[in-house]
Amino acid sequence: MPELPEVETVVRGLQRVLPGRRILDVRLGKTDFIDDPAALAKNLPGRRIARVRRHGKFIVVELEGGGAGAVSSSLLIHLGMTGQIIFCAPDAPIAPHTHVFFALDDAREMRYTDIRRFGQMRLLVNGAQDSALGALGLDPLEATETEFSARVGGRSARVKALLLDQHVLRGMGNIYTDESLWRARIHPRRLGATLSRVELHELFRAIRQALTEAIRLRGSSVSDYVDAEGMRGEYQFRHRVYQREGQKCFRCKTRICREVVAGRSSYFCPRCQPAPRAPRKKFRQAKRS
DNA sequence: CTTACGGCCTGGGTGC
DNA sequence: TGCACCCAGGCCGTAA
Repeated sequence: MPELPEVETVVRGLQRVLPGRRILDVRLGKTDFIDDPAALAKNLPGRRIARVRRHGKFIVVELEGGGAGAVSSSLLIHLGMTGQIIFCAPDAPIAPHTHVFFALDDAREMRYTDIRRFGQMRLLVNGAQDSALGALGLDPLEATETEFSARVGGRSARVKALLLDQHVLRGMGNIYTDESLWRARIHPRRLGATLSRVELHELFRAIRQALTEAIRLRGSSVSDYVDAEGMRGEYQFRHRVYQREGQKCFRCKTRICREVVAGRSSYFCPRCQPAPRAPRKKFRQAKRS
């Protein structure tokens, strides 16, 4: 499941091949995950790709303008859980769940496959950029510690929910949230506002370290994630808690626990990451005395 | 406004 | 062999 490090890895791969290429043709399969399929087919053919960048978990393919040279529109791609971008010859066999084909002027085809179709594709024209991407929060690798502490420490929601909230920080998903909280020794059910200055500092550092290390290892391939070159990542071998329920904590040997927090499976060490004092009243009372 | 939660989308994996 | 069920990430509606 592509989160910031995986998307960053894919984008770096795309940056090596896409800038300067012209899109000759677009063919569509299933389009229920595309905002306006007709707009893609109508506007993309003939356009040249200026550059590729990442915005949170979005891949932004910026297209050259109609002639003025200014970037006027962008193709936004979100990989969801199972989205993949692959390059191949136009006559190469079509992998199952391939839904978009971009014919390029280097005699290759860029294809988008997505088993679950939880991904998203959208063409942003002119000023639309800001409204669509502007609502997202800070990039965890660009934010300062002060900004981060204000965003997370000033909220009363669970820290797990805050880190997953793309309007707070853009790019974190379940894996890197859990890995960061373990590194910082913070329980996922802790509330943002109860975190001490030191804890916020540790969490900020932990997030940066986890993401940076994961990018260096080209992301985590937990299911079928591969980058734009078809390579698997290697950060899954460095996971300390994610999907390690019942296995020993790398720090203290305590068994890793799994609990649903903020609607997501959350993995943590019950000893390194002590639970907050007063758990939710509801659950307290629900427990038979 | 903020937060919590359930439901929805889809299909591969699991377990009976 | 089949099949019900769970789960994943993001988003949206609803309720407190």
